[in-house]
Parts: sequence; C-alpha cells; structure tokens
Amino acid sequence: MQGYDKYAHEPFAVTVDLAVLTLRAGALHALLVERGQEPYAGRWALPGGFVRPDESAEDAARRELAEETGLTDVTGLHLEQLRTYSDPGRDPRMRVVSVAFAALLPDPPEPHGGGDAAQARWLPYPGAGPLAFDHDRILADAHDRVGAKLEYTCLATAFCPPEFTLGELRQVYETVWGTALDRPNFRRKVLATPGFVEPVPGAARLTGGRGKPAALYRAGGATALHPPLLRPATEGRPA
Amino acid sequence: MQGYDKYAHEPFAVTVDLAVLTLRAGALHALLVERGQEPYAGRWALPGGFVRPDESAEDAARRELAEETGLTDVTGLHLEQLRTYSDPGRDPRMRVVSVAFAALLPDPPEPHGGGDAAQARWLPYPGAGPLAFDHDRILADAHDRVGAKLEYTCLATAFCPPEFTLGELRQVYETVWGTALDRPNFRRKVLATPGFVEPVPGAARLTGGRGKPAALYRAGGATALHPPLLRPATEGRPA
DNA sequence: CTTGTTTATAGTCACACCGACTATTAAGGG
DNA sequence: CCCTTAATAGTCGGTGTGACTATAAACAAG
Repeated sequence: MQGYDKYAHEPFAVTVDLAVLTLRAGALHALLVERGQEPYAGRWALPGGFVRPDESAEDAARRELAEETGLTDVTGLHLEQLRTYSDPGRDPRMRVVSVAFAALLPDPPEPHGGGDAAQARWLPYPGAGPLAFDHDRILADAHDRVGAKLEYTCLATAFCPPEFTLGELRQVYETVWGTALDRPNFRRKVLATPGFVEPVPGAARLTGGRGKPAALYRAGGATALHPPLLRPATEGRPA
Repeated sequence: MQGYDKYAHEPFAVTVDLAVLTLRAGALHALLVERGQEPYAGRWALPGGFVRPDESAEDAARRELAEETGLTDVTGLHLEQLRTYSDPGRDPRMRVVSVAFAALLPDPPEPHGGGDAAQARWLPYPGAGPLAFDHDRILADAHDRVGAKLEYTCLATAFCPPEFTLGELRQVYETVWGTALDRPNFRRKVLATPGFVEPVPGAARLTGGRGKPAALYRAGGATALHPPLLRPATEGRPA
C-alpha cells in the first residue's frame, strides 16, 4: 500500500457474477444465461457483468440482478457477497477478477430475456451440466453458504413470499439441505424462536393443495437464530 | 459477461489487505504499518499490496503476509478471504478494489520491519486510533468473522502454538469474544468434541505461571464443531 | 513452614432443547 | 366413503449445557 508506483501494477477487469437461487416446484433452481460467443459458446454461465467506474461491486450486482431477472424492484431481495475469484487463468481472454454474489428470490419471475444476455433461464441445481469459466465452483460455494446460513440465521424467509406457511418454510430447509425434517419438531423450533416468524393477524389459512389448511406467517424482525437450527449431522468431515 | 467490448470497461487496480490478528499478553493485537505518504500519512493501515499479474489474490495475500511478518514459513497459518471492498471513493487517488483477508498467528514474531513498509507493529485491537482508508471497517469485519467462526469451527487452535493448554485455548475465546467462560464447562465441552484437541502423548505438563500445572494438547483433525460452542447470548439483536 | 492465591481438574444437579414418536384434525381424490 | 396427505397437538427420554461445589497442585508472601 505504500508505493503505488513502485512496480507497474497491471490493470484488471473487475466483474460481478451472480448466483441467483430460487425454489421452483420444490427444487432448487439457479438463474443461468446461455453464452453466445467464445469462449464457452453455447454453455450456461452465471449472469454478471463489468463493474462500472462509478459504482461499487454491490451496486453493480444489484443493477445486474434487476437487468437479468427483469424485476423492477430488487431492493427487498437478499443479496450477499460470496467471495472474490481471482485465479489468473479463470478467463482465457484477459485478467478478470470477479466478485461473486448470492441472491435469493422467493417467487420465480417467469424466465424472461431482459438485459443484454442472449437468453436467461431457471435451471435446476445441481444438474445444469458444466458451466462456463469457474462458475460451477461459484454456484457450489453459493449453495454451501446458503445451506450454512440457514442454520444460524433467518435467511430461509428470503426464499418465501411475504406470507407463507410453515410447510413452505420447512421445504426451503429440506430442499437446500437435501434432507427431510420432522414436521412437528420443525414447527416447534421455529415457533419457539422469537422473531423468526409471526402469525398473520387476519388468521387466513392457505388451503391450496392437499391436506389440512395451514396457518399463514410473516417473517419476523429477527435476523439470527439463537440457538441455531442445526441440520442433521452428516457423517464425514464437513468443510 | 457476453460483450466484453460492449462498453469500455475501466481498468481497476486490485490489491489485497491483510487483517493479521494475534494474541499478545491476553489481548487481541493487529499487525499495522505506518503510512509514510499521503493520503493518510502518519496513520496506521493494514498491510497489503497489489496483486501481481501472475498470481491470485490468495497468492498475493500469502506473499504479503510473509513479507510483512518476516516469517519464512507461512504455509501453516490460517489465511481466509474476508470480502472485497470496492466503494468508488475508498482511495482518493484512483479506483482500487481490495480483496481483504484475515490471518491468524499463534505466537507473536517480534515486531520486525521486513518488506517495503515503513514500520510494522503489533497494536492492540480495538484501540489503534482511526486507520487509513476503510481499514477500520475491514478490521472490524475480520474481528466479527473470527468471533463467529470460533463458535462453529476449530479455528481457535490457529491462535495457539503447536502444543497448548486448555487454559490458553479458553483465553482465545475469552479474548476474542470479550466474555469470561466457565473453566470446567469449557473443558468439558472441548474434550467432548471429537477431534478438536488431542492430548500430547508425552504427558508433559506446563508449569509456567501460577497454579496447578496444566496438561498439554494438540489440535485434532476436526475442522467443524458439532454441536457448536455458542458464545453467551448477548442481548440486543446480533448482526 | 504456613497461609493465601491462582489455576487445573473432577464432579453434581437441574433445566432446556431436541430427536423420535403417537394422535388428532381437516382438507382433497378416487 | 375411504384413503391419502398435510397441519397441528402432545409425550417421552436422552443429551448438552449453565451454575455450582470440591479437590489438587503449583507459587507468593508472611
């Protein structure tokens, strides 16, 4: 930091990459765009783009998120910096340092094709073949981060619409973690955590699908879970 | 990511900033360098430097860590990417995007003055006045991250020498969290977690200071704590 | 040498929480 | 009308943890 001109520092291109996750039909989906040019032409990639001279990486991420999803209001959405990927060879054309973000959406806004990208689609994760660049790794890191944060934060509500049932909330956990949870125990735990969810006053009940109608809840004011909601211990060493 | 030449992307300077933490005399200390030039001449700043064309941010961080600490072998040290700071105005001279890392050292290698920096010193944290740039924020973020990771990982051993007593390990928690822990309960919890620590076979006992000599332990093979070692609930809403 | 202080270590007890279960209620589908 | 599905209520036992007491082994001060 001392000598800015001591060695000629190479300029880098700085981009943001977005791992936008949502739940569609009980399965985790990621927003992907199809590349039209080399390298990796025809492969799926994470949406993203260059950081402009007058904006921070967070600004750029939110701008790209609005462009790619076609949503007019992305202010309420959960957007979180993941980490920065900077391997010298990650883009064969030039030196690109990419700040990756994870974004969570409740309700899948239909595919769309906004922004500059060729076509954008929700594809199930995992399963969408090998992605371009190091985007498989980024998406996997996003999934890991989200899974971990479900344990000790109220992040799960970011996957849900403003009003939701405990069954929907439980499905968020089950889908992201890939494990089944005991219904009564999950309910007990969530309701016992102050500020996680609060009942909707109108006492309306959702009777959409099969089964007994469920009560509706809203996200509460809490952000952290004390004590955490630990996922069932998976044998083998965690990261 | 589609059109690399659609809009002329401004080149950025990319640097790494290091929040190097250690425990000296029961207090948390950070490695800081004194700036010799404007801006912020005379202020303390985090060590760091430019990422070179052929290295990743992680490579650069480890290289800078070796240069600034004077240590010849930094391979065993805990080095972890924190996040990237990219506000347009964070450096008044030019557009600098900085990837911040947190590093943990067990044993304070005497101050030193290696590398290119003017002078580097261990200063207690918190307390080292306002730092240059946004480095106060970075250091605070590093402290938050380390405090949180103590709860659910075995990170605490990264602050300890290869062989340590449970009292030293407990002091890591107490110092970083700023709370006192019950000695017997801490011992019970640590020993009950498989792979956290393992006794040193030689059965040597450390009889350095006052009190009954303590048994020596080494870091075990585990990296995660299941269940976590939660810090005493601080009232008020956590981040 | 004795006493007090400090730290390590052993152990107890009660409570909170959690996993595993059973039971009941209320919907929809053959 | 019965079966399935899902929500909700409740029970039971074990584990983990907070609070606490007790003992042991060192050093310091008198």
